[in-house]
Amino acid sequence: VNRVAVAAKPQATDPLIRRLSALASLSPEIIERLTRLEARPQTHPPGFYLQHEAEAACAARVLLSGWACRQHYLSDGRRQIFAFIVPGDTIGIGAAARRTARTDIVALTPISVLDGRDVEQAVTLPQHPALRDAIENAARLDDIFLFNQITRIGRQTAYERMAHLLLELQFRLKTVGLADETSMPLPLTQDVLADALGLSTVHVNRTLKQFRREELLEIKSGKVRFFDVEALRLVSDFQPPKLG
Amino acid sequence: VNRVAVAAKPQATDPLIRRLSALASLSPEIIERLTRLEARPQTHPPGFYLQHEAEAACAARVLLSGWACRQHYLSDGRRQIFAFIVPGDTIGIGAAARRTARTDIVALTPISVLDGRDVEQAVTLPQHPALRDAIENAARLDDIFLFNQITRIGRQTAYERMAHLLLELQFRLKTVGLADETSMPLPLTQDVLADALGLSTVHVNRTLKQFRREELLEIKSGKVRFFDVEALRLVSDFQPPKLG
DNA sequence: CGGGGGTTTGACGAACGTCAATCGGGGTGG
DNA sequence: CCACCCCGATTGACGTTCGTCAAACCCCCG
Repeated sequence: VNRVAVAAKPQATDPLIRRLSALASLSPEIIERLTRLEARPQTHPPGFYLQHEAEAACAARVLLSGWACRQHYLSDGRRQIFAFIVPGDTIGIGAAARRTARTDIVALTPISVLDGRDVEQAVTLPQHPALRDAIENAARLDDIFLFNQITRIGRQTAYERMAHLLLELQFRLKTVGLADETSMPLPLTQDVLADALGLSTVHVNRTLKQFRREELLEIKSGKVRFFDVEALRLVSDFQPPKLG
Repeated sequence: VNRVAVAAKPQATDPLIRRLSALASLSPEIIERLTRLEARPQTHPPGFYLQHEAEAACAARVLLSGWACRQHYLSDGRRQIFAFIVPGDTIGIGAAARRTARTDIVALTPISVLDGRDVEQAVTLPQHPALRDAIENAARLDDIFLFNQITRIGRQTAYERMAHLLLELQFRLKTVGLADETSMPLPLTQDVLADALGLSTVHVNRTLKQFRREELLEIKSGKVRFFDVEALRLVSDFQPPKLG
């Protein structure tokens, strides 16, 4: 496990630093600067809208804890979730800033977010090329996840979709130190999974039951336990995203 | 019909200029510059790969005529099309440049493409802010279309999906003067439509048959004739994308 | 006048959705 | 500490949408 020994007091910005470090080799100065960002994160309850699709893009933010998502409601109430936002993810920073407007962004759990304007501004400074690269690579990764989402929903079965999504989330959470090879948190209701995967709640439940029966994975009390990642990889055709 | 009277000789870059003009108010100098870009467009046959997802992003390009798409093959041969690329669209220019790597880009018809490096370079020049805006807005639109695609595939029926996609394409083609309220070109086989909409070819055929029977639209010899756009809008929940 | 790729159709089956009831577990108030 | 409660998970029965297979058809082109 790639667990970095942090100072005595756990830093709230740890997920952000982990993620950006994984995307580009940050200089100690930037890391120091990011660490000190820990200025009064705001907390919001589940269901809180960080951004409405009808309104202008919201201010830049960093998600420090909890989960959120981008989503859209059809006029008859059907919902489609486009992407999940997990700790360490940036919202509206860098090239992604203007692109990602025009979707709802909603908290799925209690969340804490940091004002991202400091990060946003630091990105533009010429003395931090690595930070710019990291943010740029983050945008690329987001794109890959979006394309993955389309392929899942368009061309994979419910069983394959579920495996693929869970492996993708495991990959993302491993980056920020929240998951390992055998387990990860998943604070989502089956409703939410259904709206992300283009399925009904009932069918999500049945799909998970099958994974349980086959002893490939298990979801219990907000945690996924992976019993056979390799088998999941095979059935889902998942491959870890590559940059460059 | 918003048909601009062009000079005696039709300009090959007309679709590009129309599209960018619709995205930002270009100065006459830029338009003049873009018009003169008409340097030996390259032509490619259907099936030609402009970019392989396994390789680095290809050089910047502008599609002048014909259709292409971004797509991905699963390891067992299933194909998902992410987005269509139509005349006037830019490939790998501006903020979209680094984002859109990692997908196959394939010609669906005979196409002609322009080297886009001149445009790409002009975008960065400070004396052309409108051009930068236009390219930026183009990226935003592409994002909206990507989100539309996810919603279609994830939460709409085959019937709704088809109507929604066709209206979206009509919207895009109207921008470049290739479509009007009652018809547009659609040089796609039902196979391709199926891979874009996450359906089987047979079901695409049946869906189109239903539209024909209901006298909402008709596809014949590469052209869509719209008989009742308003009805299509209602069933598909399509709304023209808004920037800002 | 044949091909040949794309379209159309029918018969059948599988995957997934809907409806409705039941279960379970974690939080809350007494 | 315990009973209650409520939201989410689970299950069964049934219906619909959509996929698959295979054949026939059509149109364009050589």
